[in-house]
Amino acid sequence: MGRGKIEIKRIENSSNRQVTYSKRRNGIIKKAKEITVLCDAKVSLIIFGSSGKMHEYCSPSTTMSDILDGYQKTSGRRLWDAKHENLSNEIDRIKKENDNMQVKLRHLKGEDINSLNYKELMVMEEGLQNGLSSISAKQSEILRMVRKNDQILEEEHKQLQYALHQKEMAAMEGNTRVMQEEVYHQRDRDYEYQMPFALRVQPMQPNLHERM
Amino acid sequence: MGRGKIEIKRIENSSNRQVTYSKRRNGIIKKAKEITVLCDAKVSLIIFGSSGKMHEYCSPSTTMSDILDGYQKTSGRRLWDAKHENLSNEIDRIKKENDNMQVKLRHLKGEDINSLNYKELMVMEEGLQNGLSSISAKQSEILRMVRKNDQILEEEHKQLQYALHQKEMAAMEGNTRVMQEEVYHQRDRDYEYQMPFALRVQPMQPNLHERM
DNA sequence: AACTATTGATAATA
DNA sequence: TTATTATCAATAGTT
Repeated sequence: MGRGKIEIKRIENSSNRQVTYSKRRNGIIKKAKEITVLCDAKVSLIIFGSSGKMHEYCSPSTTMSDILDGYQKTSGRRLWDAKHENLSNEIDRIKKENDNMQVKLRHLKGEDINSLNYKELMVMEEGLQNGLSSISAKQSEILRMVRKNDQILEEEHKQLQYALHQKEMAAMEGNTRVMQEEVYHQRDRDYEYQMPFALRVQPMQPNLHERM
Repeated sequence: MGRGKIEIKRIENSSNRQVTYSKRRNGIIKKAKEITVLCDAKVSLIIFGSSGKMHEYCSPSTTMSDILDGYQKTSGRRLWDAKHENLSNEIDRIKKENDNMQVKLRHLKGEDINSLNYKELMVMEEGLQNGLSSISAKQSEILRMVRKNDQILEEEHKQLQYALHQKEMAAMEGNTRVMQEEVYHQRDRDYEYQMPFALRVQPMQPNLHERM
């Protein structure tokens, strides 16, 4: 079908090959469209040229996925199951890891330990002891910090009381000294409400409370 | 290209349609083969006729999977990723679970506990205490069993010694009694080697040793 | 399934 | 690349 018949073998001339590819590609796609319309066929056609460029056709009444699904069902061949297998294997692997850890966790909780031998029990006991002492140490540390903070607060409290006292004394200068003691004590109880916010005592570790 | 041109629209006559389908299908497949050879192209062609029967062609230098892989890469479209996505999600889910458990395990070992607050530390301490007491109990139980087994063995041992003694006495009947004591003592040291296997003392719990 | 008159596709050419 | 066109190939209608 052209100016002289050609043998069906690779066209060595690169540009001829490219031209022929382009023409024939269009021809095939046209034919695919035609058979789709004429005969109610469903066609999936993917062509990669030697340059790597892709062209495709898929019957408008369907999708690639549908056709490929049908292909798999009909041919029994597997198109993408290899990838599935990889993922499935990964899942299995992780699930196993998971199970092992769950068993370990249960063991550490003292559950299902009948299957363990004496040696394993010893190892676990040691681990638990270590964990326990670490945690106890941490708790002690927190307690220490709390106490220290308490001390500092108390100290500051005292200093504030003293400062307040001094100020009151100054304010009272010249006034009768009769009620002084009573006023001082009253203000002592709720001095926070009468101080500017910026001067109030703040905990050294603001989020220590959360940790309690 | 035939005895009169035809409009490209569905062929209503069913048998005509079937014949045309068959002819054109072969035509397309032939063209696909030709472009493959002539132009180094890679073609994937799947055709479903209205009867549901499938025909396919794939360039011999490659596979359907390869071409479809390329299709996905080039087109950016997803053919079977929906199925993959489920598996990937599953993997992510399990991995997260995994991570959580690893953190828990590390915490139980007393590692990375700086992020825990006092309450959490308390809960963990309680858990560890429970685990520890369970394990200690188990160890005690095993020890008890071992001791009991020991006792039983000793008991049986004594009985065997006694039985052996009696037998020797019977065998010695009529013999001089001068060496009797010495023989008895010698046999006592390695009596196992001289007894039929079936009569030897077996531990009550055969796999107790493994547990040690 | 063949046949064949025609149309359609395309190789060579520009 | 695109257009042209002489040829060949595909196939519609027929047998």
